[in-house]
Amino acid sequence: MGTKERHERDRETVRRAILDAARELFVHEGYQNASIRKIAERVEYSPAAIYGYFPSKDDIFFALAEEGFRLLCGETPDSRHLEALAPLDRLRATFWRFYKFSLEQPQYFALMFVDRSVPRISREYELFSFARDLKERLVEHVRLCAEQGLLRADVPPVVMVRLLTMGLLGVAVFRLSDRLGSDENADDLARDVLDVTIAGLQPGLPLRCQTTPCLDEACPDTQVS
Amino acid sequence: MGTKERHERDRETVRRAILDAARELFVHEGYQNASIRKIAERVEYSPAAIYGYFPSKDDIFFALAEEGFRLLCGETPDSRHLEALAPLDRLRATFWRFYKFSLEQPQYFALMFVDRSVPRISREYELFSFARDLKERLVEHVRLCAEQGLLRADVPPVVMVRLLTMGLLGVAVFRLSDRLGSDENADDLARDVLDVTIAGLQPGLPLRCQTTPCLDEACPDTQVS
DNA sequence: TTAGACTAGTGAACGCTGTTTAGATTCTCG
DNA sequence: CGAGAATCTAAACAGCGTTCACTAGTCTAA
Repeated sequence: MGTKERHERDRETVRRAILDAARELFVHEGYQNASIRKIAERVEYSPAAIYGYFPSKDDIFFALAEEGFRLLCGETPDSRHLEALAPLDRLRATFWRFYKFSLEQPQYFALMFVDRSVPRISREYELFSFARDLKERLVEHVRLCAEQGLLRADVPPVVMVRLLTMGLLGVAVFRLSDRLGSDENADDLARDVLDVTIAGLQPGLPLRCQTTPCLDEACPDTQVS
Repeated sequence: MGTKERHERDRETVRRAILDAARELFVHEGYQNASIRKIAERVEYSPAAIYGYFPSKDDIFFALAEEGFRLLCGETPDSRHLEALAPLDRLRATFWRFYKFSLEQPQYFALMFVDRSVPRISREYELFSFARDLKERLVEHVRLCAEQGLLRADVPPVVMVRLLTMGLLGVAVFRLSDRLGSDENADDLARDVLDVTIAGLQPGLPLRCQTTPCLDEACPDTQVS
């Protein structure tokens, strides 16, 4: 009586094939140009059949986004060495991996962190437990660094994580959207962002070199958190 | 014999109306959902008529993007006060304006700095003289700060400008794509990015606190430029 | 003044999109 | 075997950017 099991296995196989076809199209032609019809053609089904496996095109790419987080967070050969590093170097390496991911899996990266063309992503972003896990692991590590006096104590760990993320996200976005000058190198820029941000997070420095009083809107006061 | 002039005036009026309608739709519904048909309906023309004024939908938004740069670079009540500020505060205020622009004109901002849905934007990005001007003005100002000993001398001014841009761009993108947690505040984050990056650009600090040797890929060497 | 050229604008179409629906086919189980 | 569920398809719907043949109007020159 393995018919039910076989059935589920078959379904999973087709589902897998759809996701694979979608990913390939997505990687090579971008989200917008990867149409349901093209995906259906690749798996040799009718377009309507896809809707028996995924309720909408969005959901196909939500499934792919989850895979993306698995790719980003998952174990790699490097992740062993990571734990052997000194705290700050480990922090640096982790964020470097985040940036590298934007190079190696640009389409996944765009979907996970940039794209606004999937309207529901904001509504369902918190559903990605992977995203939360990733963030919380980073925050914990930063907290550790701060407690050991390697990072400033007057900025909450979660903010420090965000600061590093934002800088690298900016570089990745600028590179992905092809707006870098021909004389500029994204990798170098990303390294400098890491260096300068970590340097700015060293303990002991005054957070702002304010030499003149603050203008109303143009120049808001520093958040002392 | 003012017929030709009247003609051109009429054409300009219609062109203006198309751009206004496009901008409104663009702001309220986003680039993707602002269709030629909707724009045409607003200006009470047929969709085909639009193509008598703009060769494609892209070109409509290129025209809007140029307006965007004009908005960002143009004179404002504040820009007078700006020149009276101390160099570093002025730098801070200028970048703060960049970030504020992403709040006040999110659609313009997305088109100018983020969107990949207009394929030709990368090819024609250098055509925006406004973008180049803006960048060069900033670089010049940073160079001045560095010469006065207010910023580090071992990082090229153009890189420092990019570092500040990247951080704020990251915050703006993350906010625009609605991926901030409900407990996070984009404005505070942007301020912290400015503070920490400028702090990291202070002269005298070692650029990297390297405590263990560098891993091959996971942790590249600092660019000493 | 009238014929011809030029122009702006239109309606209809082309080929594409995501999605829905009705029907046929196939498979499972009592 | 026959009922019913599952599964897939063809066709259609409503939308998209864009093109094309055509009309109506204006301006120019004989």
